[in-house]
Amino acid sequence: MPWEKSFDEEVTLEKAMHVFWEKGFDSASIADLLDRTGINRGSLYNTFGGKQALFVKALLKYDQDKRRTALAELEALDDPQRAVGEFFDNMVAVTIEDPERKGCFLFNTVLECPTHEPEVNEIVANGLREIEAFFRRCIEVAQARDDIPKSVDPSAKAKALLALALAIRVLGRSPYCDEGLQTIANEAKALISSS
Amino acid sequence: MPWEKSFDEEVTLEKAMHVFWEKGFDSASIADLLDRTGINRGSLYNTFGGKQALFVKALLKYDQDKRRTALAELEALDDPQRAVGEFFDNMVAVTIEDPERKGCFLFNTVLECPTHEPEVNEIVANGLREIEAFFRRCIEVAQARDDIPKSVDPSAKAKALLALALAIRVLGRSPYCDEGLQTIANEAKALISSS
DNA sequence: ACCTGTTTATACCATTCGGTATAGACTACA
DNA sequence: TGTAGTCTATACCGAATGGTATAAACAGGT
Repeated sequence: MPWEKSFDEEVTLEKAMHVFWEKGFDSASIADLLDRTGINRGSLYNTFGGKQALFVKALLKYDQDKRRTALAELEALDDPQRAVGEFFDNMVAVTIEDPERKGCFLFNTVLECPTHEPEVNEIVANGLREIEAFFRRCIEVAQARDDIPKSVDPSAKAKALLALALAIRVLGRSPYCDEGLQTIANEAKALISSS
Repeated sequence: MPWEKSFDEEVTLEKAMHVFWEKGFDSASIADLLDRTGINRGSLYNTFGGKQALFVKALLKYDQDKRRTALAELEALDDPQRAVGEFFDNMVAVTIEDPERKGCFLFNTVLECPTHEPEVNEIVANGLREIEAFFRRCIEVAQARDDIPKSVDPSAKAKALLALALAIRVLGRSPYCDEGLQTIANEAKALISSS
C-alpha cells in the first residue's frame, strides 16, 4: 500500500447517506454528494462505484445502523409493551427534534420504489418485513404473558402498527402539527393495550 | 379570437397531473410533460406558465377532482360507519388496481414538502386537514346516533385513520403485499367500531 | 534513487435540464 | 384582401446532469 486514503470511508458514507436521506435519490446530485462529503469526484467513483451503487450502500448502512440497532435495543428490554411504547415515543421525538425534517430514510424510499432497481426494492421490502415482524413478536410475547388478550390477531395488529409508524415519519416531513404525531403514537400504543 | 386552441386545456392539465402523480415534481421533466400531453413547448409555457405553476395547477385539480369529490360522495351517504368503511375499501381497491402504482398524488406530495414552495405546502396541509375533519365528523355523527361509544375521542381517532389511509397509499407503491393493505384497512374500520 | 501503485485534482464528455426567442402557420374580422 | 392576433414548431440558451480520462502528487518497497 503506497498511500493511505485521506478520508474515512465509513464517515464519508455516512455523510452521503444524509444527503440521500434528505433529498432522495433523484434530487440528490453528484455535486451535492461531493460538497457534503468533501471528497473528490474521482474518489467517489473509485471507492463507491457511482451514484446508484453509493445509494445502495447508504441505504444498507442506514438499515444496519439505525433500524436494526434500534429494534435490537428495544427487543433486549424483554418487555413488549414498553418496547412498542418506546418505539413510538422515540419515533415522535426524533421526528420533531430533527430540524431538517428528513423523516426515515427507509420509509422515504418506500415512496420511490417504483423508480428504483429491484435491489433497492428488496432492501425496502426486507426492512418493512422486519419491522412488522418485530411488532408481531412483541404482541405474541405479551400474549404468552397474558398482558394482551388472545383475541388480538398479532399479524394484523403488527401491520397496523407498521402503518402508523410509517405515517408518523411521513407526516413529520410536512406541515402537519407536531402534537398530532404524538396523538397518532398514543393511538398506536392503545392499539395493543386495551383491545 | 383569430384562432382557437388546438387542445383542451382541462384534458391537457389532467395528463400533466398524471405525470407529476407518477414521478413527483423533480423527477418529472418538461420533456415528459410534452410527450404525455402532446402539446407544444411554447403552448405549455403560454398556457400554464412553467413547470412549477403547472404542478400547482395539477395538484389543485387532483385535490378538487379526486379528494373533494370522493369525500363529498361518502358524506352524502349519511351513514358514517359505512362511509369510513367504503373510504378504506375503495382506497385499497384503487391502490391495487392501478398498474402504475401511483399511489395518491396528495400523499405522495406530503413527502416532497420540504423541497416545495409554501404554496404547495399550503395545499397539502389543507388536504390533510380536510381528510382528518371528514373522519372526525363521521365519528361525531355516529356518536350522536349512539353507534360509537362516547368514550372514543373523535379528534384522536380521526388522526389515526388519516395515518392509516396515508400508509396504505404509500405502502401500495412498494413491494408490500396487497393482502396486507386490506388488513390495514380492516384494522382502520375496527378502530371505530368496537372500541 | 527509482520504480510501483494508489489517491488526488482537474479538465472534459455528451446529454439533459428548465426556459426563452423567433419565425412561420393559421383563422377571424375589417 | 389585407391585417391583426394567436397559435405552433423549432432553434437556441446557459446551466447542471452523471460519468470518464488524464496527469500530477504522494508514500512505500527494493
